[in-house]
Amino acid sequence: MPELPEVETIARSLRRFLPGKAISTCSICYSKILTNKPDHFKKNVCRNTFRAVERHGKYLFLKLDRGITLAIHLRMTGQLLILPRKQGTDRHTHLELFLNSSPNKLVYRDVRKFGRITLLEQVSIQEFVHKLKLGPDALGVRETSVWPFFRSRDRMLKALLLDQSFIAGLGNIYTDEVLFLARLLPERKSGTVSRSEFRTLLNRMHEVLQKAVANGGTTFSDYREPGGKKGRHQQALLVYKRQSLPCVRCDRPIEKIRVAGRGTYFCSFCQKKPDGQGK
DNA sequence: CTGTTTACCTGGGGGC
DNA sequence: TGCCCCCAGGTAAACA
Repeated sequence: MPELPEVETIARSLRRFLPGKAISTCSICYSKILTNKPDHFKKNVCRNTFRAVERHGKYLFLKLDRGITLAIHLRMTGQLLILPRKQGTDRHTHLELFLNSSPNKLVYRDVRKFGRITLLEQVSIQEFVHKLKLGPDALGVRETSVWPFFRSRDRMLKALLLDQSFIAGLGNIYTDEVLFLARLLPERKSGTVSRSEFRTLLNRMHEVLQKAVANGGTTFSDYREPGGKKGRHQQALLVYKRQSLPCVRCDRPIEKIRVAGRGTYFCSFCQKKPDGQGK
């Protein structure tokens, strides 16, 4: 489940490798990952050249010449891999982009097939972000710009942090980590959160995301950076997937419940309700 | 407006 | 060993 830190790790890796490389041919094995018709995709991508790599939230943007941009969302199990061009494909490989005068190819692989690649023609990233109603990127967001949105509704914090139109980039793992670090219960309603608590929430969010990027992201099963390496942040997680293990702060067991339709890990002692009574 | 459920997919794990 | 069933979660869409 690539979230912001995993997508950022991929973006940094591709940024060092792709710019200046031209695509010679393209092989589409499973066309449902493309939101455009395969022929149209090929026509615009083949004999085009990568120029830049950008990211907003969990979206990755590969910019090419002729006003073409590939907007990629990896969803749960999507991978972008740099592989030797002659390496064979397995049943989860859906797209191969062969590069001119390079011993490598760029491959899209996705066990669950939930990921999507969209061809943008003369569409800026800002326009795309606006059309999808994505909020500001979680790494760069400032408290003053999202406080009005936060204040204007009353939803559970877990649901709000997962809502990409509020802030873009958090998924299930980092949402639980952020709420633990900010000592806020996942089920707490946003309307009961003070401005200073909110400021703390965003500060902890920035800290944990930066730390996770420094660790190359979190690998539980499928996530790999383009070179095939796993992330290392799974060993730094404080609550996610730590059900019944001792809380790092109070030693009481981490609990798991269902919030906003997601498995949610938290410490009912360290993460307090607004009245301070605990759970 | 809010929350919940379902669909999209596959592999992994538990139960038997 | 194998089969059945459920679970994992990002997002969109349908629903209460």
